[in-house]
Amino acid sequence: MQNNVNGNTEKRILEAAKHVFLQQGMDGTVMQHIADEADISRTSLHYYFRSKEKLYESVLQELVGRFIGQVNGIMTQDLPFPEKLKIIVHEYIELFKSNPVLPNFILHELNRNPDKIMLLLSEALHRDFRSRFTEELHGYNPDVSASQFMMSLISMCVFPFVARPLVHHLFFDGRKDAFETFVEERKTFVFDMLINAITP
Amino acid sequence: MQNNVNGNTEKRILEAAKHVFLQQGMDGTVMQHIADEADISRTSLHYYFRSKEKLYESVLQELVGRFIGQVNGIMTQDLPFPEKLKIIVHEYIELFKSNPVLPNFILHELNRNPDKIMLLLSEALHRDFRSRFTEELHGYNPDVSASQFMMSLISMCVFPFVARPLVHHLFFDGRKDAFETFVEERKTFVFDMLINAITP
DNA sequence: GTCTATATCGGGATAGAC
DNA sequence: GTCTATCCCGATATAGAC
Repeated sequence: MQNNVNGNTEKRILEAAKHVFLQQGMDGTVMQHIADEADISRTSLHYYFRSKEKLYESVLQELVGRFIGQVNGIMTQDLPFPEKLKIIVHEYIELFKSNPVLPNFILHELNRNPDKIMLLLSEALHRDFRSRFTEELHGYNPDVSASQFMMSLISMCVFPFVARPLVHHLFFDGRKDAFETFVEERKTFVFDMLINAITP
Repeated sequence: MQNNVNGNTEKRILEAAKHVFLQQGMDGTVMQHIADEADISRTSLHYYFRSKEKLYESVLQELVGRFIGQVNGIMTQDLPFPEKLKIIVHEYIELFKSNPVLPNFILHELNRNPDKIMLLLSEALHRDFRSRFTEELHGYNPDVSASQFMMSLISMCVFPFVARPLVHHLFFDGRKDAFETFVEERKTFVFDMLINAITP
């Protein structure tokens, strides 16, 4: 690629890095791979981002930040509890549908370096979200454990994506489109389960 | 360590390797670390297992094999469906309680190399398990999607373990014992949700 | 800003002594 | 069987030319 007149090389690098890091993780990624993908020489990476670690940090910040942002957007809508629940499930699954490897990346990072991620999460997440959710849940049915309930919600939405190959092979023998319809049906299935769980 | 008279060095290496690989994954692991943990020189590893890859293979085989074995044992008991469900959930969670990092490891490997893992899974899993489970489920309630139901069962049991730091921080601010009781309560919570889902 | 050349380091693997 | 010494390679990182 010729000399960079417009200043978008940095952006291109970040895009490439995001892509590779998402797929390979920090340990599995080699800088050359990112360089190739950004159509740039390997050393030039170090011109823009002094080290691999620094580059990784940038990507991490952006990804987690964006993720948190979207989750917050979903969680803080003002509606009757069941409607809200429906939207949360729906939007959650949509989010993962359009960012297939993101949950895996965050999960991996969460275990590699829990404190760092949880710091990002805590800073970004609305302080009072949990108590508000708990309050609304208990307004609807006070006998349900909020943490168990939330955990179930998250689990059922996220896990099929982080274990996608399992779903593919176990249920559909690798048929491509089957996963799409499975995920689509999942929205109502999960919602129904949750409603059942809190309806006395 | 002195010369090995009894032949348990290999075993010790496997133990150490299992431990390190489980924590760090294939990419994150360095051979020196395993050598240290086995109290042996780094080069001796190569005497027993020609390469890192080979050593990893051995560990992987054993771990996944053992895992499959236990899951199979749980799944193939002969009981009325609801009782069976209760036992499956209970045993599943117990399995993860005593092997905290195992699910993470398998999940990671599943995404790193889906075909290899799924091959191991397919070989080991009873061919007719799914159809049998589906049959029994539909005997109890024919209107429930078997794949959605199974996915929910697995998700709710496994996910809290693979996202353990999230659970810790989000719900308990890192209190150590809280996770234990959470997991204990989870057995009945998940079971109740599943029963609710299939009771017309 | 981007390249080529090079330094440095770390980890996997092998040879050979004991 | 286990060690020490060494080889080799690949990846990060830097210096300096253009």
